[in-house]
Amino acid sequence: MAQKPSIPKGTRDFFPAVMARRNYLFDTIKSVFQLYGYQPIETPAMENLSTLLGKYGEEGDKLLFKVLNSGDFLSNVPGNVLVDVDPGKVGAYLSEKGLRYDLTVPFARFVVQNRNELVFPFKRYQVQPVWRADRPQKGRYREFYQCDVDVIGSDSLLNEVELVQIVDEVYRRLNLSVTLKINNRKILSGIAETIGEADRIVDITVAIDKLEKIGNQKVNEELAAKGVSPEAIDKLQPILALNGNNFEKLEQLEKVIGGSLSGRQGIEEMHTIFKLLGTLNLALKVELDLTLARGLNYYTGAIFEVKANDVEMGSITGGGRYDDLTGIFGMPDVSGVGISFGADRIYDVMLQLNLFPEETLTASKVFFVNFGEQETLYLLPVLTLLRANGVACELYPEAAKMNKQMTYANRKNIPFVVLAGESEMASGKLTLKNMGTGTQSLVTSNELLSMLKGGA
RNA sequence: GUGGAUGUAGUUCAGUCGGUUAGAACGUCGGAUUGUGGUUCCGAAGGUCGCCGGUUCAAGUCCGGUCUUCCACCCCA
Repeated sequence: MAQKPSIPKGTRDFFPAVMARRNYLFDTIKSVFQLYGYQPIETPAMENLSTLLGKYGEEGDKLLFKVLNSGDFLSNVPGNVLVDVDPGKVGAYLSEKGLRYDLTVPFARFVVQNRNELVFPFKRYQVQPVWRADRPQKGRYREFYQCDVDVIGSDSLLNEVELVQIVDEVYRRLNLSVTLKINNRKILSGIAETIGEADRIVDITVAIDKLEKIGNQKVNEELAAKGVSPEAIDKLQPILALNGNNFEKLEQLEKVIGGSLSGRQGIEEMHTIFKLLGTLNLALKVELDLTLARGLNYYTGAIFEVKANDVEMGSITGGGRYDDLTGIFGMPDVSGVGISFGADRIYDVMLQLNLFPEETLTASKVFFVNFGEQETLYLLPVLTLLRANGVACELYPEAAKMNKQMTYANRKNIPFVVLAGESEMASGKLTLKNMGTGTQSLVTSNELLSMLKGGA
């Protein structure tokens, strides 16, 4: 018996109508990337696990999809490991490849591996799927597309500013109202140093990231539970209560963490970025948000996150500066910065807000009814003529009943139908029917072409 | 990984207290209409009730397990 077909959890099939919108999204994003001089690359779906492991933090490692070794995958496993099976240990012998978790780490690998052929600063974009073994839910898939833009080999904050411009341009073109939140890892380090908990930076950032969600009180409780001293939590309070515009926040911050070197650096960087952004007339709101932490381990400077203003959805774009991601692969002192647009979430948001333009889902512009062999011979040159002039058209492959053929044209939203049987052949003409209005007219093939070519 | 919901025709859903032959709408297919779709009318096909097991004279209905989808947490695009 045939089994019911299905696809893996968290993955999806895309229908033509959905693809029309997805492609609109991808094309919009790519065209902005190109406008700023970024060039496309692609990397493999699979990377060696050694490339991926340890780059995303403990949580990220758990979410990696691993690919079972081909052939006799047990042959590498030492006997003693198999006797006393520990899933964590056996895995290392069974699998040496994994599906990519993001596009940034493979990009760093790509840069190191191909450094001699690249021109630096190297500006690339990359639109490909990534996979995470997360539990699916709203706005969360196990296979989804990221649209990354990165520039590597330049420390200049002009790059950060350019990325913000790109974010602004993309969302302006998509007609989506968003807020860009921006923070800096150096400021977060400065905070941790100032309150004397320098080595607890991860716990602290994770906790304050939740400030908006669970409130000041609960954050303090969580910090205490993680072992942060009461004095340190006390020192943290003025920072959590910052207010005013971005420059005012920086000023207040300076007073609190100015004693820390990295704190000062972070504040200075942000000051420069905000100053440059101030000259650019952006449509989106940019706000300094100290609660923005971002779990990815490799960020070292500015970090970004974009949220839609009118829809409840996780971040739809995120990124930041990474000073030493290539260092892990043996190429130190090359700094990069990039952001990633989450296409699937943007799609969900736009669909909910009805922001996709009336799609031109039309596969063909003209449909030719098939009446039989003689008629087909009569029509094929007409189809060729139309196609040579860029008019998409199709002939039904069988001489099926009219009803069936017309229904087909109707369901596919084809705007024009050509009927040509005995009488049309006798007169050397074609009957053209407008499916919207229902009107018909008798035309020559050249008349047909000029009518359709003009976009009628 | 933790917690909560969910699953009946292609789709969206009914299905009473456990009771004999599981229904509707939409869709599909055929006909009314042998060269005219989208409207209308008539008719038909379509179900291992997610899967496995248990309780019972009897299970779509109750119980356990498992998988799927959805939601929240964690984390993230």
